[in-house]
Amino acid sequence: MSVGIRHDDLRRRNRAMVIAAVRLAGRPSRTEIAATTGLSHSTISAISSDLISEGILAEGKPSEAGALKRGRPQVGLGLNPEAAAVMTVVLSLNFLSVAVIDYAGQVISEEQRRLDTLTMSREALIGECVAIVRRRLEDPDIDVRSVARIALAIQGITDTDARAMLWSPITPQTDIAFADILEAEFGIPATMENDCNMMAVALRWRDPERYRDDFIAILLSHGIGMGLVLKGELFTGTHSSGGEFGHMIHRPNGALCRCGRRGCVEAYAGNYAIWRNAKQLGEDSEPVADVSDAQMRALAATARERDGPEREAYRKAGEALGYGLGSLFALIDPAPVAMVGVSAAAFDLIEPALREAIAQTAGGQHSKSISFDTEPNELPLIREGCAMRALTFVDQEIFAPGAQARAGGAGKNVA
Amino acid sequence: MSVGIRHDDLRRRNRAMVIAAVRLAGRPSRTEIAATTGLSHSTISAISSDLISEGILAEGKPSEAGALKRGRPQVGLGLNPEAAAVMTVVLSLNFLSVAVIDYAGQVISEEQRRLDTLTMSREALIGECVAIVRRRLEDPDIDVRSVARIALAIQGITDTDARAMLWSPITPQTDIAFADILEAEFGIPATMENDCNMMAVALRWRDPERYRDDFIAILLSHGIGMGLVLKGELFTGTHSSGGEFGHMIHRPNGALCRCGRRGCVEAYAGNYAIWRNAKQLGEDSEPVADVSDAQMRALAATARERDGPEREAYRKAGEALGYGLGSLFALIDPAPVAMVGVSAAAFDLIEPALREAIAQTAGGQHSKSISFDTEPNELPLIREGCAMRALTFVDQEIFAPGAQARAGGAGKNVA
DNA sequence: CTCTATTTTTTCGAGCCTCGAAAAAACACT
DNA sequence: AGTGTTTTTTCGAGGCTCGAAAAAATAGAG
Repeated sequence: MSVGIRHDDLRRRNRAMVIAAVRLAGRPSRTEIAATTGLSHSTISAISSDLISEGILAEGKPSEAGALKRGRPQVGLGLNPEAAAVMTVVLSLNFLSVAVIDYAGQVISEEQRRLDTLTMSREALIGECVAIVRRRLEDPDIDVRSVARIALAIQGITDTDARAMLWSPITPQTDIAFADILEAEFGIPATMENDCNMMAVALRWRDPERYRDDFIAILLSHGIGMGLVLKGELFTGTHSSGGEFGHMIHRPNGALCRCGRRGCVEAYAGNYAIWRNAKQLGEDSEPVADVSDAQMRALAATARERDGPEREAYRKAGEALGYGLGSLFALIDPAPVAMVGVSAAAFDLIEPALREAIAQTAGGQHSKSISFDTEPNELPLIREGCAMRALTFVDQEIFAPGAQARAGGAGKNVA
Repeated sequence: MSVGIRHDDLRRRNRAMVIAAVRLAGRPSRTEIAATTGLSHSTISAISSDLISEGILAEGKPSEAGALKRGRPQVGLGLNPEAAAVMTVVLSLNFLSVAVIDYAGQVISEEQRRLDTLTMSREALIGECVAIVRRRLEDPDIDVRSVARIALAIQGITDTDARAMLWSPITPQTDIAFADILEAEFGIPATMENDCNMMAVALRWRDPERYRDDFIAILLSHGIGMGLVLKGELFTGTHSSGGEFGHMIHRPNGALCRCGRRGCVEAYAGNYAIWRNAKQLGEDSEPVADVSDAQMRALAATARERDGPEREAYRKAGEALGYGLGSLFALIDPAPVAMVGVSAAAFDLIEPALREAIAQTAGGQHSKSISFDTEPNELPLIREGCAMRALTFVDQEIFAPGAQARAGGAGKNVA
């Protein structure tokens, strides 16, 4: 049973709405905010004067008023960069990357580090993460007290509550409650997010025109991941981060997948699968641990050059992705797709077979209208997504705090 | 951009919440309502006295107070049956069924009719629906003015706005805007719903313990349909009623499906597919138009009796459903499943292969814990779902009306 | 340079809504 | 009949949003 709205929730929600409007629009005037939120000018005036006096928003210089019109000029409201800061931690294969971001979204400090994630012990892995966070917090440019939130992202499966990594291809370790660990260590609230979900969040901020209410971000990397936004909300599983597109079944009893099962989409479209097929190692051969981006680019170059096993490998990848998307589209109806990751750079090799396969499916009824976009570089996207996720948390839970302890599932998963 | 909350929305939402609490609980006291909604006693008192004076709620007789306790006895609040009425229209293969239901959910008038939906013209089909609705409205027991909503359900695909049937297996006709037609004819707001979605809605009301926030209703009938509830909300596609589980791809280029494509789950698990396999007609043979329930029951009996093509047909159905569910579970995580329809009565023949298949998939990691329930009779379920859908519409949109014309997507799809 | 038209923002009182505390109501038990 | 207990209503206080009007800030006209 959902819960009633109490009188004190009103102001809280409208505060959150004003902050969200400012984050989305950049430097809107009060009048613009009133228009987008549907609230009256008086209300916006009251709320924004509160927010300004609390140091959350700041009025823009009158000089930047933009186009000069008749009448009293609008004064733009912006996020005060010093209101808070957040931290992003992205853990990917052999690579750890951290950034501190101010409240307005600008990076103010960062650090990156190569690791050997596949062979590290549990303690070493946790230790590296804690150490790199500590170093950034000790940066003299940073006011530790202003850091209000840490968002981690990792490839693999995380739990619904965004507390722990349950399983990840980048390490043999399982069930590490990174969020709890960092919270205990630094006393800063933290969440553990799935990398593809963060890609989706970032795409939504980068290009709200194209990626608005319904879209799909697919990571074409060593493994195949997906971030899905439906009806404006990030879609997550009921128990885990969900959306394991790569492990939908393409062919029952088919090629051996890294997950140990057979016939998953990933077993045809993951880097290791393309590699395996290109080298004609057979579908039962053990997936190799890692194929470098350079090797994949070389493979794609060969495939473009001549018709051979390389080209066939990409064709098979396209077929698997196409049937998988077809099945997905049967469930959710077609939506724009962003292909991200190193193999997205080879999408020209993948697309024909993909489109052919999708046209064979119920979801492909309007296959011509399904559009694909590519972005070879996933890391910046994941980082941006983490930043936005952490910042919107601050917007809503810290700067518009309310009756959290109440019953019901208040924490909607807004992308 | 989401929209702010205005002051007048407050009362409206809390009114809706109180009505919903009463519908859910049956005859709750004001104190119970205060507890479930989280609102104060004073607020509940004020709202319920409004609702009573408007004739929406009614106080129960003090006699039915139930267990006698010390202190002032609770007075139960119930829905006033005469506050309104709704109508359900269920259109299924060769069968049309209509019922009028009072505000408390009791059937007050009904009518059923055999038709030959597969051969009827568009005009005849629409005409029959309009005529049967008119007859029920002319029933002397019914006060026409009290009928506040009509909910239609049909097998097949409906549009997102619940206005039209886009495609249905029960008729060659397509794109009939039943909701608009009935609204124009009778001036009563109507919606066109997908049958499996209504099954899911009904299950939620029938057994809220089991079917709460996440579950799946699968119709095993001539075709395969699905109603899906995720995070407490009925899941619909972005453009259509969505959830075309039966047309996920089981085997690329596999058996011929009724939809004209190949390898869909339905092409292995629909009645016609089981029939085709049992009769060894070959996977490319044209799907028969209809197999009677009696024929299916006979088939199941034979399959139980001896190991032969009949048993193998059910095994193949189980395999297709299992891999399909496995792929679905990869996306949404495992959830309780209700198998509905005539082949649900043969679930004993289906289950072993289904479980074996699902165990091969990522979604089947905890396959032992995935539980299935069966309900051979889909019609009553669909009817109930329609009734609840129509009644909750009345609850929310008519008895707690508000600033509808505002921007943003107010109409959440609560199951 | 002053005045007017225009647009944005703030101010102010009115009207609701919810809440907590206290009172009233309605019964069981002694 | 009196006491204790639980439910329901009443009442004043405090907040919030809204509309209308006022104030502020500027461009353009004369």
